[in-house]
Amino acid sequence: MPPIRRASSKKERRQESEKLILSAAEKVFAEAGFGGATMQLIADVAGLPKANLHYYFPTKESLYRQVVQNIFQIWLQAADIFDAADGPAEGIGAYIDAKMEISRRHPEGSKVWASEVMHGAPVIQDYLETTLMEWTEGRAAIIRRWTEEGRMDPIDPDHLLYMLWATTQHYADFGHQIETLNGGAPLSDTQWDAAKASVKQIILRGIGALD
Amino acid sequence: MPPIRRASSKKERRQESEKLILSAAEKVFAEAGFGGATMQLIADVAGLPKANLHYYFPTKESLYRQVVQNIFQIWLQAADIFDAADGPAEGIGAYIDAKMEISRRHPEGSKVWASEVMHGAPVIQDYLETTLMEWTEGRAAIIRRWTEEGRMDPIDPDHLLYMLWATTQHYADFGHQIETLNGGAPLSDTQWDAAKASVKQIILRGIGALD
DNA sequence: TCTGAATTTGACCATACGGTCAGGAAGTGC
DNA sequence: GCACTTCCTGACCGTATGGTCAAATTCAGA
Repeated sequence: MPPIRRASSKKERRQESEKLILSAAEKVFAEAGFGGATMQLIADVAGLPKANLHYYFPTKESLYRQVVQNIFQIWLQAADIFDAADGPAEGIGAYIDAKMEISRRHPEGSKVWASEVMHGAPVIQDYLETTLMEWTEGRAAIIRRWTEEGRMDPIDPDHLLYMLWATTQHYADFGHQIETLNGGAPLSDTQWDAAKASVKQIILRGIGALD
Repeated sequence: MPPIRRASSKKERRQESEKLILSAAEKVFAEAGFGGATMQLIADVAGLPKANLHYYFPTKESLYRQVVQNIFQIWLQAADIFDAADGPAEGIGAYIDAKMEISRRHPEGSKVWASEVMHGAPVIQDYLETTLMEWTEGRAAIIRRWTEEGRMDPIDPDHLLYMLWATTQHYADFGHQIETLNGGAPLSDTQWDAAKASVKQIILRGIGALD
């Protein structure tokens, strides 16, 4: 009988290794893009020999695919807030807060996603066509209902969603530009709050959900 | 004495060759990123031998730098409309129209710029710190003046500018995603007009410039 | 303790990349 | 026609990359 508490089981160590590699890969893919990233650099960041990466992830592409899928999952979770809301001010406001927080905490992931889509989504095209499309249609229906109920102005739901994505992800994808324009310093807590407030104010007022 | 009209002078042909290479490079860099792009592929797209590229542009980086600089110039030109305007509704509205049109006509350029900034702006960091910073401060001053004159709500000018950039460039950078969500078809003329109208409506109403 | 599976890793390989170069072609000015 | 510069390009080079592999190590289960 094995001890009830071991330092770490074999399965746990496998998960830890995969997590370590995925974390390093996310960082390197975000900084260099898929083409610019090298397995050697990912291995160095993870502190493992390169051959070990290929034991857990047979190819560079399979590793990359896993990174992108993880990001997509985090993204989808932010939708729960949207759905549970009572009206546009609450739902869209909370969605903006959630997505801004993701941009702040997972900027690398957002960059990898952006890079993938910009290059024509060679790896996750199927996700765009299935999961993302269904998600978008579901949210568009909610927005349309809010409009019909007179709780916000008539706005094309698709373009509103694009605007929400664009604005919130901009703080991750173009974080370096924002940081440079901020005098070289990352946004402070106060500045992040101001960013969230500005985005929410403009959009919520812009769709007539604050009256 | 040379003929007054030749088919093409040597200097003209040099400019044409450079333009041809830059155009091909913009496309390939946008599709594959800096790391993923190869001089061979750029040469194939341009229909020239690879060695010829190195005659006009000594290194891959010098070619890339020129591509990014060209995009930046197009960007800056859109600012003229902003400056000449009488008030926020006219100025910001025209700026949105101009930037949306750039996203539509030069999506590759926008993608290259986005990719460059996302990867930490290794090549055009000096532009961010000088030209872009001055541009931003100048435009922020205008916005601040409009606010003081009571022609729009008090909004942090920086975050408003980020929102303008994010929203308009999203239609270029994430054009593939939008196209996929649009059923696989590029936005029609009508849909582009709707996009412009939606963006302008939300932002201009959101900053209180439509009352 | 023994056995077999899972894991780790240094050494290695074929390929593809950015860049070079010499030599030829084409055009220009006199 | 001649000399000179600019332009063009096939062949080549050193390097770095993604990926392989066989030998070594670790570990779980009996």
